[in-house]
Amino acid sequence: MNIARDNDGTVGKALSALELVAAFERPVRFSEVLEHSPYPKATLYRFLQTLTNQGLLQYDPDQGVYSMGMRLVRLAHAAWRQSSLAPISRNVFDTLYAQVGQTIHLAQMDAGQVLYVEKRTAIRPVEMFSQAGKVGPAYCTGVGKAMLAYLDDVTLEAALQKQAFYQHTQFTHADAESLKTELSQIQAEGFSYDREEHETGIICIAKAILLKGRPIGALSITTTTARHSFDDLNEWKQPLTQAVEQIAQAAKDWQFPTL
Amino acid sequence: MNIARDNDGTVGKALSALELVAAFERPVRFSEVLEHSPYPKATLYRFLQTLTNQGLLQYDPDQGVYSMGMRLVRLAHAAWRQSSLAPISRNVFDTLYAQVGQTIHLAQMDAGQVLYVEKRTAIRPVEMFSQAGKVGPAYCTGVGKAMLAYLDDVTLEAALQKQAFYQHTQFTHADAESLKTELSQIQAEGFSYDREEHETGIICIAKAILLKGRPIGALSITTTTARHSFDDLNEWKQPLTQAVEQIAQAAKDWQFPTL
DNA sequence: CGATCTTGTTTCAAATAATGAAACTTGATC
DNA sequence: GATCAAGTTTCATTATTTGAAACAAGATCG
Repeated sequence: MNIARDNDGTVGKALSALELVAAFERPVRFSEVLEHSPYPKATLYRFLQTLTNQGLLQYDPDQGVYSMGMRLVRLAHAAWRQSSLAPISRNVFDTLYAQVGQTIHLAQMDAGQVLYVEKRTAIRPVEMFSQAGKVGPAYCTGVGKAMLAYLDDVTLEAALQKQAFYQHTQFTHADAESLKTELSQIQAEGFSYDREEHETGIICIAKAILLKGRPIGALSITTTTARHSFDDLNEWKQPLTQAVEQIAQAAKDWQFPTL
Repeated sequence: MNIARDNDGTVGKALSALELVAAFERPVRFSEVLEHSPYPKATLYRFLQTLTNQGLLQYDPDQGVYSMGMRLVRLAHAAWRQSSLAPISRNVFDTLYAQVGQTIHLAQMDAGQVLYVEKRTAIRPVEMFSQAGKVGPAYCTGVGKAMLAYLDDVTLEAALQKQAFYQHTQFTHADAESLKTELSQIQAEGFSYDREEHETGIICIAKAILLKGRPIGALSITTTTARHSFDDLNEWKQPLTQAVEQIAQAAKDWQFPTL
C-alpha cells in the first residue's frame, strides 16, 4: 500500500521528517533529528521550519527543541469522527463493556499495523500497553490476527512483509508460515485469540468486523491469565459476535469507507 | 485564521487541501472539494493523491470519496503524549475530578482557538479523541479567556484578530473591547468565568496554567445553571488553584515546551 | 441507440519552488 | 580570546510543481 511513501515529492519528504520527530517520543534538538535523517542540513532545517509554521510541529525557543504540534490532534479528531469505526460503534461498545466487564478494544488496520481507535478499561485497571491512537503489531495481537485472517492474498502478503516478528514472548509467532497456519484456523472458526503472544499474562479473544467480506476493524475482549483461563475466553463468544454484527450493520448503514 | 499558513510552498498548500476535506466532517467526492478549493482541478487532484498515498487521507474506490486518514490518529497520539499537558496532568486531573465531581476540561491554545486535550465526565470516564482534539472558540469559553488574559500584547492582538465574536448567546462578548475589559479583570483576579456565553445554561470557572508567566493551558470546572449558581462556582476556587499549581509544577519539571 | 453532460484523470511546456554545499553567525567551552 | 559545536542563511543549479487543455469513462437523456 505505501511502499512508495517517499515518492510523493516535497510533501512526502516533509512528512517523513515529521515521523522522525515523532519517533523520538520526546522534544528533540535539530541536530538529533539531523543524525537520523537522510536529508542534508539545510533541507531538513527548512522542513522543520515549514512543519512548525504549519503547526504540525512546535518549537520551544528557550530550549531549542521541536515537538509534535497540536494541529495534529485537531486533525486527528476530524479523522476519528469521520473515518474511524469508533463513533458509530459507541453504543454497541458501551453495551459490550457492560456485559463482559473486561477491558475491550476497537482497532483498525493502518499500514500493516494495528491502530486502536477506542478502549474501555476494566474496573480493576491492569496497566497495559494501549490507548486510542496507539499502534501495535498485527502478528501478535488478537485484533491484528483477526483482521489479517480476512485479507485477500495480495493485501495479506503486503501486510506480512511489514511484520517484524519480534519475539515479544515465548508464544509469539516466529515467522509468516506459522502465522498463516493460524490465520486459516481463525478464518474457519471466526475467532482469534491472543495467547500471551504480545505480553506475558495477557490473553484475549477477538473477532473481525467485516464489510463486503473485507475486514474494516476488529473488536477484542482482554483479560489476564491470573483471572481467566483460555477456555473462559469462549464464554464471551456470544456477546462479542453480537457486538461485531451490530457494528458491521451500523457501518453498512453509514456507508463506511471500505478502504 | 492562518496568517502565514499558506506561505509554505507545496507542503502548506497540500495541508490546506487536507483541511478542506476535514471541514466537511464526512467523506467527500473530488468535485465537492474542488468547489471549495482555490486550486485548479489538476493541482487539487494531485494533492489528494499525494495525501492519500501518505495516509493522511483515505480513498474509497467503491463510492469515490475521500475521508481523513488514520495516519493522523497515529501522529496525533504522538503529539498528545509528547507535547500536550494531558499525560503529565493525569493524576492531578483525576484527583480534581474526585474532589469536585463535575465535568472538567484541560485545554491548550492552538491557532487562536481552544483545543481540548482532556475531559472527564461522570458518564464516560475515559474519552480520547471523541473529546480530545475538539476545538472551541477562545473568546466565549472559560478556558479560552483564562489563557487570553495572560498573553503578551502582540500575541493577544494576533489571537483577537482570529476571533469571530459570533453571538452564541445573549451573554457572548460582542467585540474585542468588551472582551479586553474582562481579560484585565481575569488577570487581576486569577479566575475566569463562562457565564452562559457559549451555551445557555452552561457555566464554568477556569484558571490558566502558567509557565514562566506564559499560559500553557487552562483547567475548568463546568456545571449548569440548573444545578449551581454563579456564586457556587467560587467554592471550587481552592481545588482548582491547587490542581493548576500542581500541573504547572509538573510542566516545569518535565521541561514542557513554552510555545 | 447515439448524443450530451458530468466527473475524474492524464499530458506537457512553462513557471516556480526545492536543493545542498558552503559560508556565516551565535554561543558555549577551555 | 581561540576553538569548537550548533544553528541559520545564501545562491546558483536542478528538480518539482503547475494548470490549461485534451482525454477517458460513466451516467443521463431524447
